Amino acid sequence: MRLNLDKIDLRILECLQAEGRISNQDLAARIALSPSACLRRVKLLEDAGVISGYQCVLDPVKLGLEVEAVVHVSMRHEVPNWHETFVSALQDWPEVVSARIVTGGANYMLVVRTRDVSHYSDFIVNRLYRAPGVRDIQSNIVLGSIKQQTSVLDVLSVKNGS
Amino acid sequence: MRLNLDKIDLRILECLQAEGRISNQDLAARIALSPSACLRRVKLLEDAGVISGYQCVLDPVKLGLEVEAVVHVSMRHEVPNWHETFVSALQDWPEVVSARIVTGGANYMLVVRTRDVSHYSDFIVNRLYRAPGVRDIQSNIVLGSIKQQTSVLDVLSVKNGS
DNA sequence: GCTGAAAGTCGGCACCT
DNA sequence: AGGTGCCGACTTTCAGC
Repeated sequence: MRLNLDKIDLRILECLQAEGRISNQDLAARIALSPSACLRRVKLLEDAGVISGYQCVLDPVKLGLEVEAVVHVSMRHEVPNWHETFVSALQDWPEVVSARIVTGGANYMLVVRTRDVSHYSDFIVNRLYRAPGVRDIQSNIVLGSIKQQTSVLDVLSVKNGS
Repeated sequence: MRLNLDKIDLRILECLQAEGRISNQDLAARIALSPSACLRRVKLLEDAGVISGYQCVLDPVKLGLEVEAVVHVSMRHEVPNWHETFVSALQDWPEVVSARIVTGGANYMLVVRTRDVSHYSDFIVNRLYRAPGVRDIQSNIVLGSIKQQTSVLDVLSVKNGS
């Protein structure tokens, strides 16, 4: 179910990416449309699932979560149900912000958030390494952020005639 | 500037993470507070930078961005200004969703989003590998997503007496 | 598919507890 | 700190174009 998005839709999405709580009236004014027409388009985008939700963006450091790390995990494939077991373990660990299955040497790539280094160490040593089926871990602490694209829309305009 | 967040603040943040466009009235009702007291707390959280903004969540696949990849990049450190040059190159590539400086073998970890595999290949071969100072690339395509934590708050409740 | 008007609802503020 | 009440602004629906 991929919809045909015109330029007005893309401008709506751009605005809502930058200002998720903008009023429908302001949004309509910014894209030069009447409030009701604008609202109808937004609802269509929501119903189509293009917009899957809205959320506030939180500052992890201000919340006391100062350590971010990227962890690649390799599994011992002789352990039965290694995948299912690990997936369900991940759900119980709030430190794991995101988990992906990846190609290459490792099976999984995790992004982990902790309060400090000792919290991170505790997570790696006492929980991740002790999880059933885990063979090896490659742990990379994030020293700094260079780029964090707020919108995923920019790439659409490259070599794209829509 | 780290503020003391009480349980009411955390419940406000939880609600706004899940429903970024909830009305202040509904939010106040959900956390059992009057609308004005609730709004005052939200404004304080915004002013303190705990809430850094609001945005809609888009579905990359519905937008035609089907390929996600994790790329580790190592640099040739003998090239002058290798860091500054690479950082500014990254800003011009919309395919790069996020870029981090990491410890370990590689210098950078990138998350890349492209329309399809040929678009990804074009990015890696024609742009990333040709960037000045790039020595080696470890490219891992994402096969699936196991976990994507919408809220960063869960980890606060672990071993945390606030 | 967009516009415009009408009715219900909300956000923001002053003021009080 | 939290609650109440008010007014201007907003959202949302339903006509008509």
